[in-house]
Amino acid sequence: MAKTEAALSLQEEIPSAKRQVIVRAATEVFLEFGYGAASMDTIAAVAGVSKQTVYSHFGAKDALFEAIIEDKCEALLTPIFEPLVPGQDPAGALKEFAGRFLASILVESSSALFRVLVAECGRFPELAKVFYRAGPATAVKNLGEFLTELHAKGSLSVPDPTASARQFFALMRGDLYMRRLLDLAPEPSSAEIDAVVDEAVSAFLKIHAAE
Amino acid sequence: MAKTEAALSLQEEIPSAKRQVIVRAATEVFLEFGYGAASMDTIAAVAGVSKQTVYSHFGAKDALFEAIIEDKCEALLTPIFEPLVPGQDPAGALKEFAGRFLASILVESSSALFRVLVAECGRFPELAKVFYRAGPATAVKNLGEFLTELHAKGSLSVPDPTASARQFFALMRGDLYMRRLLDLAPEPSSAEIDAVVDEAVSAFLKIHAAE
DNA sequence: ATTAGACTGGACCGTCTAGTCCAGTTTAGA
DNA sequence: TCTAAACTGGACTAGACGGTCCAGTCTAAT
Repeated sequence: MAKTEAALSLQEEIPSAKRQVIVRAATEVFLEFGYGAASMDTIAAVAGVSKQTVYSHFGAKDALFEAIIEDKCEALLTPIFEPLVPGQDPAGALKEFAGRFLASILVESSSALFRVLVAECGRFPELAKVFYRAGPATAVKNLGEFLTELHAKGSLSVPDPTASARQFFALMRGDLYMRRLLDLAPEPSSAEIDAVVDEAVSAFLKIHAAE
Repeated sequence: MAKTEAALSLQEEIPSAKRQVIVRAATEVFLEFGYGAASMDTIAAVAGVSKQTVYSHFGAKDALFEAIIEDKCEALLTPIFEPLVPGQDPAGALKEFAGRFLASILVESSSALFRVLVAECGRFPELAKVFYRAGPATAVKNLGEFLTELHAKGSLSVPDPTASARQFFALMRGDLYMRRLLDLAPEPSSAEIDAVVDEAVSAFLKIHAAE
């Protein structure tokens, strides 16, 4: 009885097992083939579910796509934004942050997500906005706040924290990032990531050294 | 007679009027809709040409796509690489170079090209390589040579010119670039470009100031 | 045992697309 | 004027895809 009530009241809130299976399969297929080349038959087959079940959970292809992209944005971008440990020295904290950020965005599932978003931003402009707000915009905001503190403490000179946060991210999106975007480079090792991080942080510190 | 011989010997080299019309139309359609959503009927219609003519010039859809993408890569990336005027001071030359570069890549046709390449790099890995070599790699090489000179002259400290060239381009691909990629921002005005250029060059000079 | 809702699996429809075919027309050189 | 090549326009094939439909099965609560 309690179960029934819960199921009724929460309605769509409880993701049925099937629904989760479909979401996982759709994510995999959409990220691999892109929106156009992914077929609903393939998704149903990969999910091991009948096509009708897919259509009764999500009404149409675009709805399913939007659902899984929004999911994926959240899942991929959340781990970056755990608050920076405040006790560290500026260089250490920046490296910590940069390392987490780069590892997250250079991973295949993340690159694939971004490729699909770039490909479909004409057809799904809302998704691009969702991604931008959840990703780059939030990252800039968080780092900006941290830079504000550093500036106040006098450990760095950061008169425009937002602009400098953007600059910091730009420094990290270098050649490796570009090659990942075009699928010309495999997922980097943590040593490769560390090298990029070190260079970016060292450059950033030179730009913003306290007088 | 001379004409005939030329036409025979050069064969495909002389782009017939029709061929150019088809290339232009295909470029427009592919860049607007992407590979999958662009139909050969649409391309023929936009070119004002029969479908058969399209197929007798380019045998298949993928061949046409490859042809126009390679064309576009060359056309868009060439103007950036006119040699830097050597007489200028470092800051002036860098700004000149950066301005040309940013204006080129932020223009709609260039962003559209990049979006399509990112979208299709799975299906056409060769195209991604062509683009990378013609674009980022060449740009880095050219700027790297210039930085080598500056380092030799002692006007800047650039011990690793290639890495620093990559860093310079990364500094320019900031928030504006990201928003252009996702089609969240319109083509920037030259004032907006100048602002980005100034910030990037000023940061670069701080990083590489001669001791 | 009954019943309701989720699910299956496969047939089915309409539409769209790449690519072919062909009969007739235009173009331009000999 | 003759001829060969380029071009037209539209019909056509064959297959894929989004989406619907439906007869029947499974599960679990009453």
